[in-house]
This record gives sequence, C-alpha cells and structure tokens, in this order.
Amino acid sequence: MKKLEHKACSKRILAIHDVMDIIGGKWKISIIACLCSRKMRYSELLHEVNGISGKMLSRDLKDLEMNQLITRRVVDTQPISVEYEISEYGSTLKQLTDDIANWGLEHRKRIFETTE
Amino acid sequence: MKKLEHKACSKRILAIHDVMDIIGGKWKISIIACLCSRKMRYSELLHEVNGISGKMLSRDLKDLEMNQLITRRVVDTQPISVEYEISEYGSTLKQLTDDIANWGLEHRKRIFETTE
DNA sequence: CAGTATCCGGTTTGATACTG
DNA sequence: CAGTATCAAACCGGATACTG
Repeated sequence: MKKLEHKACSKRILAIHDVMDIIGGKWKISIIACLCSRKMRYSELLHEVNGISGKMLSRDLKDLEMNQLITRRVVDTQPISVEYEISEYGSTLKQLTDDIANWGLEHRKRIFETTE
Repeated sequence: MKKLEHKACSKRILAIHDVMDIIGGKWKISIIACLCSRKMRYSELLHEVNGISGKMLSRDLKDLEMNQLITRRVVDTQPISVEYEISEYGSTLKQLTDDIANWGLEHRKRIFETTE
C-alpha cells in the first residue's frame, strides 16, 4: 500500500486525488472491470483490454496488486500461466466500474445521436 | 463534442475508455465535484482544487465545456468575472463523483488503519 | 480577474526485441 | 506464456511573465 500525504484542504478533493492515483490512468479501470467479470490470465487481459501494450499491462497489474486490489497466482502448467483475480477489497470497486461503464455507454449513445 | 472511434471489441471496455478520456487526468473529476456543489468562479476553483495550476485549470475547463459537462458565463463586473456551472448533462456525473469521493474516504481510513 | 504564451523537465506510453 | 529491457516520441504539468 502506498503511503498518503496529508494536507489541510477539502477532504473530498483529497479523497478524489487518492482514487485517481490508484485507478486513474489510461488502463487501470478497464483492467479492474475485466477482472470483476472473471479471473483472467495475462494474455487474456492483453487481448481483452483493447489497445494496451504488454509493458503497460504488467506495470499496471503490479500497481494494482500493490494496492491490494487484485491477486496474482502462478499456475504451474507447462509453460506457466498466471492468473489475475479481483481481490475482496478490489471488488468494492465493482459498483464504481459498472457506473463508469454505464455512463460511458449512455454517452456513446448521446454522441452518436447528436453527431448523426 | 469529441467524435469517438469505433472498433470491434468489448463495448464496456470501449465505454470505459471514453469516460476516462473525458473525466480522466489528474484534475477533471475534482473540478466536476466542486462544481456539483455550487457554481464557482475561476479563482475560486483555483483555490478549491488544491494544487492545480492556472494553466491546467483553464485547459481542463475548456475540455469540460467542449464536452458539454459545464457551462461558462462571463459576468460583466469590473473587472470581469467568469462563472462556471455544472450543466444538466454534467450533473449526470454527480453520483459517480460522489461514489469516487466516498470510496477514497474509505480507502484513506483503510490506509491509516493498516499503516498505523 | 481571467486567462494566454513560452519554456522546459519529468513522466507516460508504444514498438520492438529479447528472456526463462 | 508471461513478462523485461531499451529507446524514442508524445504528453503532462509547473513556473514565470504577459494581456485585456
């Protein structure tokens, strides 16, 4: 877990900064959303999270694991595979990722309507 | 409104990418959260959104306005002031920003508990 | 007050090649 | 399969000075 700073200003704004540090960035929410639906291997995520590069995926997975949102388990197949799974704590983000995805879906509709 | 791309892959993941394009980044959610509570002038936001620079604030405000999430109104005082307000569409994000802030507040608690 | 312009270093990201 | 190493490009974001 990363240590947090403490400054004297609006708690809500600080809290939002914290969240964006953890799940902000281009890919993290997508990764979490994927893993909320089912556990996945590295290569599956690489395919599901459209557009992510291997480097970013492994870096973000490391971050998410560090923040205890997901778990990593090496499966002793030949060759090895690695299973990523949402943690109990991580699943407290499920509602949030759902809301984000749903807002995005509605937004798409709106865009396609207004731009014909 | 920005045009969106269209590729053949999971709609939910695409939707999430859209959302992160719009409200991702370091400051945008904080700005929206502020404006959800009340309309504010530029200088107020500069003070409320702890740590943001003038450049980033005006850039993000422009982005948010372009996406029709907020409105900008020049008030003819001397010197002029500018009032930013959440739009009707932008207020559909209120629940989301609340959820993010609340998750962040809980997360802070958790961190301070586990790291003593 | 509400910005814009410029400079500039740091971070993020992607492509590609490589490893166990 | 599941990554790591390296390089280069793009973008982010702060400080400062300036404008109407």
